[in-house]
Amino acid sequence: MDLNTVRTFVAAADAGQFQEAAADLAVTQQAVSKRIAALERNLGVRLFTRTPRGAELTIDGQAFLPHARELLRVAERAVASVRTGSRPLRVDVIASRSAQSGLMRGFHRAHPEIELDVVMLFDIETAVAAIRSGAIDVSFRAVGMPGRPLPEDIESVQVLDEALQLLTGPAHELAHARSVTLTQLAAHRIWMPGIVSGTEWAAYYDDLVAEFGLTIEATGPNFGSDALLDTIADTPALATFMGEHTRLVWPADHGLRRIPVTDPTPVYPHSLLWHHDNPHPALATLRAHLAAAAASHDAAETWAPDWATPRSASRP
Amino acid sequence: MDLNTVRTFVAAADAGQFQEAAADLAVTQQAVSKRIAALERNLGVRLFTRTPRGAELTIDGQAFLPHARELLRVAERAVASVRTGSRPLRVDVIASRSAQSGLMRGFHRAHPEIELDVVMLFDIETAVAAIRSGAIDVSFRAVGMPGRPLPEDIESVQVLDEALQLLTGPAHELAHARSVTLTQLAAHRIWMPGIVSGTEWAAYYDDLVAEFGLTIEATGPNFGSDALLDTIADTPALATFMGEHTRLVWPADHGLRRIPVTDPTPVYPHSLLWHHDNPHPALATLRAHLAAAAASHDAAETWAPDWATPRSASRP
DNA sequence: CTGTGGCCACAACGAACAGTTGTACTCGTA
DNA sequence: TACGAGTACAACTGTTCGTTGTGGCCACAG
Repeated sequence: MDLNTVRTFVAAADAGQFQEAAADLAVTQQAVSKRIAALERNLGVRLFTRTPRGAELTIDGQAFLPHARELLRVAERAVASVRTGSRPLRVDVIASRSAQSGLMRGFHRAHPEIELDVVMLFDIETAVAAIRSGAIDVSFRAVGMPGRPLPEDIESVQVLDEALQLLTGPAHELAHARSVTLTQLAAHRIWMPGIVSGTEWAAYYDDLVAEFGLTIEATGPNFGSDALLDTIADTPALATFMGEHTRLVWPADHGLRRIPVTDPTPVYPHSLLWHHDNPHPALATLRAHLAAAAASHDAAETWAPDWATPRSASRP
Repeated sequence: MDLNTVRTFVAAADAGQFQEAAADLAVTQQAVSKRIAALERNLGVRLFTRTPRGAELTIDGQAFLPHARELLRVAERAVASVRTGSRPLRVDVIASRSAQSGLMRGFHRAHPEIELDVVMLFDIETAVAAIRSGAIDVSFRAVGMPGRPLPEDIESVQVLDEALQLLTGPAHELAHARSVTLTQLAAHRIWMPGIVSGTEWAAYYDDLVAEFGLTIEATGPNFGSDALLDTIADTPALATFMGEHTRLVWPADHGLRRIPVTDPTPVYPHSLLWHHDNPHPALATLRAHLAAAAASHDAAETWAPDWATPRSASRP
């Protein structure tokens, strides 16, 4: 099916005749007739009843018409999503189920008229480059990684401290613990495949490991979130970290358990990054929304890397 | 833009390489390469970065991908809307802003997973023929019109009595009346262009006119609801009838006034019609929903044609 | 350093498609 | 009965699309 054909159908339906639709589309009446005939052949139903003074929609045509209009609307938005200048706000998040996605969902609920496109870049370096080149408008990242100061033209504001939880299967030794301390975790295997050194998230976990003597295994390729959860659920000796706001999509939860970590609670710091010259009108709205939504976390007994927090982190 | 091209883009994005996408689509790798290149040329952006072991999405490609998927979903639904067998429930209503549309909106809110297609047929005769031929599943109509008994295979149930109101412009003599009686209205001009004799709605107003000695002018062609409202708003001597649940779409309401009609209140009877053999699974759901939503109108001092009401109508 | 495998792009060719012009048909109307 | 308005069919043509064949690039192994 061709969108030009759909456009022709809508034009003919609006005009009530092929001739006028042809004039609107700057083609001949015969071309419209052939396009409609081809569409009818493809769909297997008659869309118009031809009359001596025009063409009017059949019942099938009436039913098809709103879908055709919707198709053109969606196509319009699709093209707009890659149009330079006045395109939707383009947001980089770490993962589709991360807390950042939750923030964006909240923003979308508050401002449904603002068009958004969400992408997932590799790390903060890629994100900063994309922001500076204009490829994206904003990014949620942990900033302050040692040796990687933000360029002058990038602004940032911390928007969310997300507590990490331990995720275990039902047979794990800690499966029924109400909470666990970071020190206790030193005795357990933590598995986080897919960590790539040099990224800001790797730096976060490097600091966490160094500070509390944890064992984090990053072995094995990352087969995706599903495979990870599958293994965690089936392996009693393995556990992993997961943000408190991360949404698990898992059939009947598979017996997975989330266990709060305390004394201190490790928190992953999410900051919003943007170019100080970015003129996108939705950017100001997003910043205002996040500023209003933030400021609700108690900083008692939490841990984050030194480089990640403007305020001094509490230590055990 | 061609949907085949979009499908190719999605396949390539999912596969991560053109070769595998080509195999999935049963074309050659070169064809995929050309399609993607054409799409990129049309959009004016690069969608993939070609690497020696595949192709991965650019940021623009990542932003475009969900729109492409949505496009395919909508196209799928569009095709399904005219597919014989297991297509969306097809509903005939009198007008897009009528109370019937309100009922269907309520049904859609209660059952958002049920696909609906709304069409507007000419009169009950057309609707019954469409129901019997299977072209539509259900229709909202006033049944019982003299000389037009429902065929044996059509079932119906009354679902809504909609009170009629008088619609006037701000300069109309009755513009500030809190209500008006049917008897009073005999002295005023009621204008309802587009009434076609032989239809069930014409029969309704014929009976109303005959019973209360009203003057309803049906002169002039029907230029649509907007033109009607425009004229009503600007002409002090004209008024028209409008269902209490009819939604007016009018910039700042233009000073239009709705005045309740009493002693008695004329009500337009909406019945649901369907073929007793119709196997569509959504039909039973709709009937149950309407049965639950109905049964909330007080029959005190209302009027409807004899033929339209099973129970005897109250008379002045 | 070189051979090899995997993958993408370019070129040339043939088939299919889409659009144009010209013409015939139908129906309502003067 | 002729005419006007509108659509469908036929023949022709230019373009597009997909195929085969080929070359280039990069990673990896020997």
